[in-house]
Amino acid sequence: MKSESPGSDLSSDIARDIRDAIVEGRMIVDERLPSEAELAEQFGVSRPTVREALKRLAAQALIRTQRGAFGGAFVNRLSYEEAYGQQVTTSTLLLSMNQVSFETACEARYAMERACAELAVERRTSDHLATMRAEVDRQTQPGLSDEGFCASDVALHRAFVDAAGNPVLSYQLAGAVEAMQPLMNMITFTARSRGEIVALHTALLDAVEHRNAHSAEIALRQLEAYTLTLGQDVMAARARAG
Amino acid sequence: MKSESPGSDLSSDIARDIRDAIVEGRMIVDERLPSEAELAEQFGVSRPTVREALKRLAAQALIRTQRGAFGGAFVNRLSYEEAYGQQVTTSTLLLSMNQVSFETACEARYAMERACAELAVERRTSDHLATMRAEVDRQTQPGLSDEGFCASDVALHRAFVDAAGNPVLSYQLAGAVEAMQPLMNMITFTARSRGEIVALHTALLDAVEHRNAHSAEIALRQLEAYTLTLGQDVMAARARAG
DNA sequence: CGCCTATAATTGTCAGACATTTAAAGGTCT
DNA sequence: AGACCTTTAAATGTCTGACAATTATAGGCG
Repeated sequence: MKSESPGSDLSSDIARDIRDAIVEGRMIVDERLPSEAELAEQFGVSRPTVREALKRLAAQALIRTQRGAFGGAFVNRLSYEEAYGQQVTTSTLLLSMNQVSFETACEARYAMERACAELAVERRTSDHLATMRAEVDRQTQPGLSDEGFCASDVALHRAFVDAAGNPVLSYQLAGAVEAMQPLMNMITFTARSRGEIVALHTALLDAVEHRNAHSAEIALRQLEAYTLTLGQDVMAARARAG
Repeated sequence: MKSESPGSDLSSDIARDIRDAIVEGRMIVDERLPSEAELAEQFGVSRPTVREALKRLAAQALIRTQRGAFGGAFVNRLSYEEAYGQQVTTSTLLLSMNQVSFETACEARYAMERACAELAVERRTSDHLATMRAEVDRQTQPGLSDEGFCASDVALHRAFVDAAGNPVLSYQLAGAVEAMQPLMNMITFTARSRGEIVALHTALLDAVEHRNAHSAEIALRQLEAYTLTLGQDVMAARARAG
C-alpha cells in the first residue's frame, strides 16, 4: 500500500512516507528510525536506495544521523536556527531566480517590518537598543566597505525585528530581510546616501527608544522609499549597460 | 581545495559545494551539471556518494533530474509553488516541534496579515472579492465540518493576502497562515463561534471592498483577539486533561 | 574500583553490474 | 522527399556485496 506519484522513484516515495510520519506526528522528536538495513527490508529495497531517501530528509533537517553502535537516524527537533537557514536560502533563491523586481522585494520586506513596529516598541529591551545603536555607529565609520555597510544594515534590522519578542515573527522576517542582501549588495553607497540612511536609522532607533510606534512606522516608510530610489538607480544603470 | 566542517561527510561536502555554486550564481538556471560519473571523478568519490549529494539538493528543489540520453541533473528554477511548499512544511514543523504557544503563533500571523491590509485594499480585484465572498458563504453552510471550516478560513485569508498583489508577500505569508492550521484544527467550532468569525470575515470583506485599510486592520485585530480566546480555551482544556 | 580493551551494531564509502528511460541518429517504406 | 520505425548510446535508477570508520556497551585486568 505504498503511495506513489512522480513517475515512480523509490527513494522519493520512501522519503515521503517517512516525512509524512514525522509531519503527522506518528514519529516524535528524538525517536530513532529503524536502521538502514531494517528500512531496506521493510520497504523492499536496497540499502543505497534507503540511504538516498534518508539524505533527502537530512537535507531538510527532518532527521539527524549518528554513527556507531546505538547510532542511527533520529527525528530531529527543527531548531529556529535551522529553520532560519532554510528560510534564507529558499527566499534568496526565489528572488534571484524569478526576476523578482527590486520594488516587489522591497515592498514585501518593509510591509513585514512595519508589522513588527508596534510589538518592537512595546517590548524592546535595553539590549535591543544597544545592538541597534552599535550598528548605527558602525555605519558612520569612514573605512566601512559597502558590503560591511549592508551587513550592518541587516544586523540593525534584525535587532529591530527581534525586539518584537516573537520568535516566529523573527523567523518569518529572516527570509524577507536577508534575502534582499544580494540585491542591496549591488548598490554602491555614496557618502551622501549613507548619511541619509543613517539619519533614518537614527530616527527608527529614537522611535523604538521612546516607544513611539507611529514614528517607527514613518521611519520605516521613509527608509523603504529611499532604498527604492537607490535600487531603481542601480537597476536602471544595469539595464543601460545591458 | 575542498571545504569541510561537519566531521567529514563526503556527500554533505559535495552537496554544499554545488549548492554554493548555485546560490552564488556560478551555475545558472537550467544549466546541466556533469553526469554522476563525471562528478564522481571530479570529486574523487564513488557514484553512490555523488548520488546522495544530488538527492540532498533535489530535496531542496535546487536541482531536478531527468533520465535517459541527454538527461542528467539541471539547476532548477525555484518556483513560487515549490517555495510555498517548503515554507509551509518548515513552518509547520517549527511550530509543532518547539512548543510554540498558540499566542505566539497567532500574534505573528496576524501581525503579518495586517501588514498586507494597506496593499490589499488598494489592489484587490473583483476576483479576489469573489473568492473571499465564496469562502464566507461556505462558512455559513450548516453541514460543514470543523476541518472544512478551517480549510475555508485558510482559503479566505489566502485570497486576502493575494489581493495585496505582491507574490513575495504571498510566499512569506503562506507559512504563517498555513502552519497555524494544525493548531486551528484542534478547535471545535460551535455554531456561536462560527457566527462570530463569519461576522468578522464579513467585516474584513466589506473593508476590502470599500478599500478601507483602517477597517480591515480593525477586523483583523478583532479576529486575532477572538481566535486567541478560542485557542486558549482549547489549550486550557488540554492542560486539564493532561 | 577504575581503567583499558574487545565487541557488536550502525553508518559511511566503494566497486561493479544490470535495468530502465529517453532523445537522437539512421534506416525503411510509401 | 517525407513520415514512421528501429537502433543506439548516454544517462539515471537500482541491486549486491564488501570493507572502513565510529561509538556505546560489556567484559577483563590491574
